[in-house]
Amino acid sequence: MTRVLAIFGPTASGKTAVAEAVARRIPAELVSADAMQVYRGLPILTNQSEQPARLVGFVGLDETFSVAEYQPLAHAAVDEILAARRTPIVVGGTGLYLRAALAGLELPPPPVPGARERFERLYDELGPERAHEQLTERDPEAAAAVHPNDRRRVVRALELAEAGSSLRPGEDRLWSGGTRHPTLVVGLDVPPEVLAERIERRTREMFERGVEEEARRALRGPISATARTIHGLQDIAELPYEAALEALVTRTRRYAAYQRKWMRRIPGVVLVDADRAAGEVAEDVVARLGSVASAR
RNA sequence: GGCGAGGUAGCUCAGUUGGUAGAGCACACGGCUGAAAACCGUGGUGUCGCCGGUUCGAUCCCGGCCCUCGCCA
Repeated sequence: MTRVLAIFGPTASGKTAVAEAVARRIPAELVSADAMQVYRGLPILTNQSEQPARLVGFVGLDETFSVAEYQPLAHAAVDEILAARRTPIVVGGTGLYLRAALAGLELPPPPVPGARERFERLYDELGPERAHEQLTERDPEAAAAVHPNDRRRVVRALELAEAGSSLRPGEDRLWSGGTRHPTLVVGLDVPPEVLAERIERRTREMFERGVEEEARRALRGPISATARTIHGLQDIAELPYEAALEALVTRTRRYAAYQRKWMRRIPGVVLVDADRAAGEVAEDVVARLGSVASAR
């Protein structure tokens, strides 16, 4: 029997609304799979809902965060909700986090203190080509999978090689389709043009609701390397109103296109037409949950 | 109306002392296993404002016209 429901979709596809509508129809609880909603302090910019969801807004903006920290928290949340005889609804737009929550990635060990800085310096001194050659000597398989210009991955691979591990996982759980529990993965499908309209409208609303003030307040404090990448934060700091709005719309549209592609690649995803009211989509999803359940 | 600057990719602009053009951003496609709203790779998508002249050849030189911006009237 299906025990977990996952809802994925591009920004503005209505993930949250659908998940909340489903939760009104069956005993359920939401677990966020969103790399930016984990942060506290930017609820408008990161589209946080008023309704409760786990793993939202619990990390300070000055803290770094990653899938490796997210994964055990997500597993614990899902298992707790199951133990309470409810359906965990894993909702979010970060594909990597979704797979981490559902499947559990086999993640190599964290960098030992100081190693990252040391290899970053090495990379910068040697240059991409020679740094990559070093990696080829130490871990040919990892080197083959990483482009010399990809500083981040070359450095990470060097770290792991030194620690006796490898960037290449023993088992591919990102695309292989396994899940920890029987799961229905729904992908909310909305035509690109409709999405573009919704994104524009939603972004305008953000500004009306005061994102600028929110972002400025946040920027007064320290921002970690991971939180710094939240879309719009820099734009709002550097650009006047209209330009910032336009930049954020463009960024979000591009991101949504990327998510749409991700969605179609998720193992076992069932695409659902989401170009209609959230309640209708929720009915559809609940029906599919039931039919999947009875089919097993 | 006069003077000046300019019209080149979707946008901002570079360039060719005459051999039909290239950067950033945008866009498209692909990769990704402890930064994933991140990071990386590949791709130029074009009446070089319009009409004529010179030339083997004009986006470039010459003439005219149109448009935009600035200053002066």
